[in-house]
Amino acid sequence: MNEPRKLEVLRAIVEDYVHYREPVGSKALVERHRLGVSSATIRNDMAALEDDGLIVAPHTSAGRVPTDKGYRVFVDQLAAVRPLSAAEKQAIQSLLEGADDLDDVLERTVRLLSHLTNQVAVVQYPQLGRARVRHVEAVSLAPRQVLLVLIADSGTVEQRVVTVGEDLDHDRLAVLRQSFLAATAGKPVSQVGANLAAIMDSLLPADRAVAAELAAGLAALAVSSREERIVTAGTAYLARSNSDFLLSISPVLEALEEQVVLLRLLSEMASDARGVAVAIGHETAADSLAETSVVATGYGRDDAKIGVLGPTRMDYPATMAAVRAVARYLSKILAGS
Amino acid sequence: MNEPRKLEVLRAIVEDYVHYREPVGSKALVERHRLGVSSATIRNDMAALEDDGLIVAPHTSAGRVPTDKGYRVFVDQLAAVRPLSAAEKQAIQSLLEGADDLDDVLERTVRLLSHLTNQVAVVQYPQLGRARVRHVEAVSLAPRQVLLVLIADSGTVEQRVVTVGEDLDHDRLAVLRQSFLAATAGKPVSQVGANLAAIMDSLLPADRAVAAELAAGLAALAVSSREERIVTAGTAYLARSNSDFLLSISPVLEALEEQVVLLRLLSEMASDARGVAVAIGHETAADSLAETSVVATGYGRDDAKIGVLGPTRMDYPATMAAVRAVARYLSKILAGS
DNA sequence: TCTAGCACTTGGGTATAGAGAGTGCTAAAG
DNA sequence: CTTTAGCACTCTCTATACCCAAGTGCTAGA
Repeated sequence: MNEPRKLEVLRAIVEDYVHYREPVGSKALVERHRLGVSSATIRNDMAALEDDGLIVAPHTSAGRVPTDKGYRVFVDQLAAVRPLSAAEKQAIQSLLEGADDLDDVLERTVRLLSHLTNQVAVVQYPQLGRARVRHVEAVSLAPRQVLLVLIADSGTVEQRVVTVGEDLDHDRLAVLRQSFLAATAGKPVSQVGANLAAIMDSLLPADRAVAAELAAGLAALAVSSREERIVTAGTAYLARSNSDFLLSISPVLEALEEQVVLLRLLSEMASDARGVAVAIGHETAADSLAETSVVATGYGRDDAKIGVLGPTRMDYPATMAAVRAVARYLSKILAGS
Repeated sequence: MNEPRKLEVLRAIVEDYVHYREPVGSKALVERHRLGVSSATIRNDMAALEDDGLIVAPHTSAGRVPTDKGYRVFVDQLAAVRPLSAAEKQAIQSLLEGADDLDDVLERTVRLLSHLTNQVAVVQYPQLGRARVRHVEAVSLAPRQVLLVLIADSGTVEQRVVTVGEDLDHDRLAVLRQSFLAATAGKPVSQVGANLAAIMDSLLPADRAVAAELAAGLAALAVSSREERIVTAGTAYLARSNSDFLLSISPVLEALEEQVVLLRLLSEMASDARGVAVAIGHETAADSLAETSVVATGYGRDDAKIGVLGPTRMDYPATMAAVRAVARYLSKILAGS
């Protein structure tokens, strides 16, 4: 058995299936690719590929379709990441310029990636973990309510309202705020809790109870909410690919909304040598995503993830290229601001 | 022609069509409802209703289906808003308690409404317009970059990074911040721009140029971004109702993502005497929403909108009840915090 | 090891017929 | 004038049969 040709056949099957969206047979294969052998030979190779579990036939007399494992081999051994066209690079650059806010940057980025790939794009908020505290604000909203704001040098702004156990006038709050700021400013966000705990003893005894409540709120801000959040765009593409494919999109939409499953998956994905990570079909380890693949990579200092989600039958080389390129531009923008 | 009975027939058609999801004929109608007349009589009434444009027959030998106009008459004249069950009220109350953040409240609310109605729920961020400024913060991020934060008493926090034309050290910024705060605190958010413009003359001449830049940024915050934003939940329900109905959900998903169309629609909808507004099918004046209806109402002081989006064939009485009830609880929660 | 040929399987498309549902119309009854 | 019963007609939907095209696996020979 000719091993290199066998893999070449697999590549041809994957490419044709992605392109024509229907099972591909031995005859069509020799017509569309210069394989230099007859269809009968291809049939032998295909039988071998099927034995290996890389392709399957939906029914006896249809062509073959790649399995998850088949896509995996394709992605690992056969796919060359296709460089982006100049027009695409231009589009990336022009769309990402002129964004101010972090929210705005991520919003534009995810839309861009979605349009570039014609698929659902997702981006995870940069994690606060490695960022440093730029500012801490505590604003009195009502006698017992305080709005806490934590601003990191990564540009993220976290806020939360906490209710405290005793009345707190403006002056007392200002004193506490100053102490908190001194204790945390310039230090890693991840250590906000520890740093605040360390200064408790230096406060007026009368203030310690309420200070502890506020400190707890700030510490919670440092680990919570937005870092565990995903922005999505292009869900409409799901419905479109669905029209010519039997993928029930309802569970996928649920997964996108719930975010929990997706966050776990993204955090588990590790980029390979080419700088992108791919989870194919069941590899996502989520029932709702059993028929979809995720192509993702990290960006920025914190290695937050950005990626694309689509049917397993997707154009992996192009998608991987787009994800990688967008992630690079995004990192550049964030570093520059 | 018996007018009251004609309307009764319309009601029966709408209810049966919503329930059984297929065109309803004269025979089925007399079997399922105690109309007291024969099917032939119903047929006459149905012919009249069709002349009025309230129902149509998909083909010669199928039952009738309500038109947008038919639903309109049903909603206006025939639908009694059904009170919620005790269990539902309980669910509302328990789910909305324990929320702290405004973001959190809206997030929970929209999920709740979606589950309650089995449809897509949308909620608009409370508008800053009528709110008052609680706090203004300006934080130096880099020599020429300033993070502006505007906190309203409605609980919303707006932030933006602006780049200014000259270096600005901490002390200069602190002075400006203090001036801005004094000029705007406690006054309506809508007048931030005017109030800041008024104090420009009182600043040091050297500071005026950069102050104007910051003031412009703050003024922009007061009118922009989040107030024009919608949070959605339950998009997966769209795909489900789609499975047994021919509604292309792709444009709808697009509209939900774009938000622009939806925001315009929501702002144009005015609640009727029963406290809810309904836009049916083409009444939405958006091609992408031609096959969907929106049931919405205002909440809170600012009359921001909350509502539900689903196929025109929806259970209007139940949906209207759920929207109204959730909006009331939401208003209560926001007023209390 | 590759190729050619062939029998076999099977899904999809088309034509046909029949059942079922529903309508509109007419004529008679209230 | 309204309601009812009856009936012919239309149309969709389903089932059936059938054939065709695509594709396979296998065997024998180059």
